Amino acid sequence: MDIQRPRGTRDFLFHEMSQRKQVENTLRRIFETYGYQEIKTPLFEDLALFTMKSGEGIMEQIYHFQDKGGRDLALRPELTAPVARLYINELQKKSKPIKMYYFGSCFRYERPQAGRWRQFWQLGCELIGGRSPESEAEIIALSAHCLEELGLEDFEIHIGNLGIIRGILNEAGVSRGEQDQIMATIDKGDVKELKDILETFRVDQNLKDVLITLVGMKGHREVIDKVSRIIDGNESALKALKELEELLGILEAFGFSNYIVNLGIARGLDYYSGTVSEIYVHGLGAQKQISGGGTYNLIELFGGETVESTGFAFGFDRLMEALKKQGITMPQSRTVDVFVAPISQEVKLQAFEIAQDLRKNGIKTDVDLVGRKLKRILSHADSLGARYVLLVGERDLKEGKITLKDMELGEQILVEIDQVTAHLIKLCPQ
RNA sequence: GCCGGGGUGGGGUAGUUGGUUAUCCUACGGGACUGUGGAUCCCGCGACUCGGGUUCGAAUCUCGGCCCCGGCCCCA
Repeated sequence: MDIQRPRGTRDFLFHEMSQRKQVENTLRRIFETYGYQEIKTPLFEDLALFTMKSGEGIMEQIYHFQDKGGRDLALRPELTAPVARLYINELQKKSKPIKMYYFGSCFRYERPQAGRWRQFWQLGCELIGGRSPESEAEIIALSAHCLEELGLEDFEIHIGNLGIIRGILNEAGVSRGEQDQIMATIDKGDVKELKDILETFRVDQNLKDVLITLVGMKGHREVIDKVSRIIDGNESALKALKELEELLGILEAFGFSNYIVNLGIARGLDYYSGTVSEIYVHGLGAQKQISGGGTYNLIELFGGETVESTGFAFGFDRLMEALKKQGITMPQSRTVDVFVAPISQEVKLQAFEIAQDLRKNGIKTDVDLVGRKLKRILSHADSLGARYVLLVGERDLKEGKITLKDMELGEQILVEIDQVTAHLIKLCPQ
């Protein structure tokens, strides 16, 4: 029987896991620096949680099943909806704003390719009950802070506001359904397809030109002025633009000004309302987006009281890919600092006692458990990368001593048996 | 769901105009060496992705499945 890993899943071995854990810990630390608290939601949820907001079409990509009680359940394909659900179930009456973060795996039934797996991890946060654009600015600053801390370079943070284009479309009387299709097309970034669909919906030439110009708007602060001339007279669009401008100002106060204003960012889903942001790292193939975020009204959609909420999430696997691509590695700690080697089976109990004493003092220690010859033990200790080996042998024990060997320098000294732990505590970084 | 490229011991490979016991390196287990690693030598372990077809004979040709890599679609 040859059982294979399910398609689109991965096993993580020691080195990779260590790297992932360190990146995870770094991000957690920063999230907590901003006052976010961790939550954990179930791996599976009621299927309806994911279908009610985005329609049945989403079913194609969801791992769903019926349990033995006939309930329709789904492995979560993302974490924003579960967090919104958690908020409604547990936290509606808590003092606002509420800052939550999560780290967990999600599942989508899709064709695996570079940067896309069927089980993947998201690390993100949600800020509920804050205010635009202050909350959004803080979240974007937080995400930039994370990437800077990790040492990632050449990332681009794109920021847009869906209210601008929505405002234009509303005033032109384009129906909600058509708007959603237009937004979905903008999201794809295909200008030709956008033209085609605008043609199909018979929007007038002037409006068409305005839209095409707007989605192509990309740049720094100067974009604001250009856009304001284009949408002059449209109150709701101008209001959204004003909000975007304010956001940029706040973001700069938070210490991040290397953003790219990009009105071509959209969302296929209609519960995203105002600010949206995405982070790209080039050189990752088709999946260059490592993060996505924005302001949404999911909570209302689920029947909660109206409350502003915004969030973002890193595609953790893609972030790891980006770091790897740039040659950024986290410091690798030793598997063990000390290896205790009984020279003969007669002294193995003493070896175990010594090992345990070191461990109780916080020193990463391994000890031979398989009764190998000294030569093999040293070889094994070497392959583990142990810095020190304690050779426990009858000859030394008779004098109350143990040999301490430095595997890197190749030197060794005799240490009084009751001094060994104290000696190694000094040598090994805790 | 679609298109292209792949799949030989744990890792990396040779072999693919069909033909003896599938090559080499490395890793791993043991020994040479009963108190000294990263050196050498010896021994051992271990593979043709799966199934059907063609054939006297298939790792090799052919069809299909599975899986991997890249792209399309999609991307909450």
